[in-house]
Amino acid sequence: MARVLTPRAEDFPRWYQDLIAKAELADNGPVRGTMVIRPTAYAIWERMQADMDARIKACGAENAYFPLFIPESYLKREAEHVEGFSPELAVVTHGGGKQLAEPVVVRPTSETVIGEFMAKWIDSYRDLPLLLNQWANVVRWEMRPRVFLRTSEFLWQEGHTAHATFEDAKAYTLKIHHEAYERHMRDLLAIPVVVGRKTDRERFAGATSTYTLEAMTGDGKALQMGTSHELGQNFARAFDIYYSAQDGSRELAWTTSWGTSTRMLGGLIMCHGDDNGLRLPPLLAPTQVLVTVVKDGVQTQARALVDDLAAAGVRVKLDERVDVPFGRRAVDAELKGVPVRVEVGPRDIAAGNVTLVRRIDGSKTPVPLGEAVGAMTAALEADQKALYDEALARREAGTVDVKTLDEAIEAAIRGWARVPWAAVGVEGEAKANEKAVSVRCLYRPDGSAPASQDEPELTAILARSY
RNA sequence: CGGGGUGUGGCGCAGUUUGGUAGCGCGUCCGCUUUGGGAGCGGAAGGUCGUCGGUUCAAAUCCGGCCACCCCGACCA
Repeated sequence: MARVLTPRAEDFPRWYQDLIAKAELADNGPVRGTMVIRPTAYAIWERMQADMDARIKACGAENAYFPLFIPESYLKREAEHVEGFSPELAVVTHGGGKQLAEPVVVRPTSETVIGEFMAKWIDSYRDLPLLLNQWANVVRWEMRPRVFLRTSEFLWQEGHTAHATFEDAKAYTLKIHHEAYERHMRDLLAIPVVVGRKTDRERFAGATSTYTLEAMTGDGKALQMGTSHELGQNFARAFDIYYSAQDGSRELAWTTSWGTSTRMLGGLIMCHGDDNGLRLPPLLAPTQVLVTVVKDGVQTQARALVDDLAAAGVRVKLDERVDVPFGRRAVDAELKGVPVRVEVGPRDIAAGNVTLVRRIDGSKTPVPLGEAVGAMTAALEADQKALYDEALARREAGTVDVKTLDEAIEAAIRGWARVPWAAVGVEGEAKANEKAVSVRCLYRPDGSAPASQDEPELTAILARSY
């Protein structure tokens, strides 16, 4: 078999780029750091969006849309926020052929504009909680772009909420984090994530607490798949988000924000991809089953199978391009990660069979025509779980328990290090950073996210990251 | 910002040392034969060699300026 991609073990970043090109997922845009998301990848993103959108709505948030352009002065109202984002802002200085009186920034995130409108819309405790979400593009000028993982412009959802109390804000942040994000990643993307708290050093600019979901990539690095933030009263204070409490007092609201982006596409590739291409979890895959007509003469049977699968609720497509060499079609389907392929050829039909080919392990199984639909749906269900189990096993195998900072830094060359946070600390974190290793997150003995990095008995995950 | 490197058809590259008017692989298009794991043969299209200037009878090649991109470091998440 011809080599289609650079093997992962030989050069992982090269493999990633090869895969994106060969599977027709994306192209680089004309401006450095920008990307074109091609139909194959966009279809996956649309399915991610649909699932995430439903989960967010189930948590009570409503969709809205805020402007792309933000007055520069808004950013400056929250000191830490502007300091964090200044280096990566795209600023528009001219419009309509004239220099603008006040430059506008292209949103890097929307806490500020949304804060302005929250202040306008919130009068009373009866207006709380205010739960908003928007699907949008954002721009953060990047020095080291990588398609999907880190681009100057990307697509995401950003949720912004306001609450009457700290407890409410915190509870909602964690609700989104677990019920929307973690379940989306686990149940749809089949990616196991470690949930925890970011250290103060890694915290979002302007937040009081940042929570993260970290996935392990195929080369043992860490990838932040999503984050949620408690913003305390920082933005409420900066934007005058006050409400009248039940007792008549005037109180500052507590706000949160949370986001997941097209970076998840990169995570998906790096987590599930193999040397033959992408492997899509069946629940996520835009096409779950591809029926391949091997040779002329069996189209009728193939089309009947397609109809049966569609009737059974399977997202199915038919490939009857018998003028294209079989191997090319098989390789294309593999590159794009179609979970199940069915080969329908004269030999199969003569034997009363079709051949079921599973992307997850490449296995080929003859299946009697009459049992085909059941066999496919069973394979789809099994492979969704198998993909998750495989990713979890790989992550555990790639994670080492250590006791000291030096051991952790050493272990992070190959994978993740699980180490007592007490053995690292703020100084150790700085030292690790010098070696390109970062503290990915902190969690308690019971796995929950701590309220502060100063809690005792916390575990830290140290790794290199994308 | 510091150090190093590279700019040649869509993509990947050779050619530059020693100037002589551009080539290979992949891809694309046409034809025939193929088609159960990226097919074979034949034919074709496609490049002001990053850019500006200089030297020369003649510049992808030599000289100078500029630009872009890549890698390492710094910075950032």
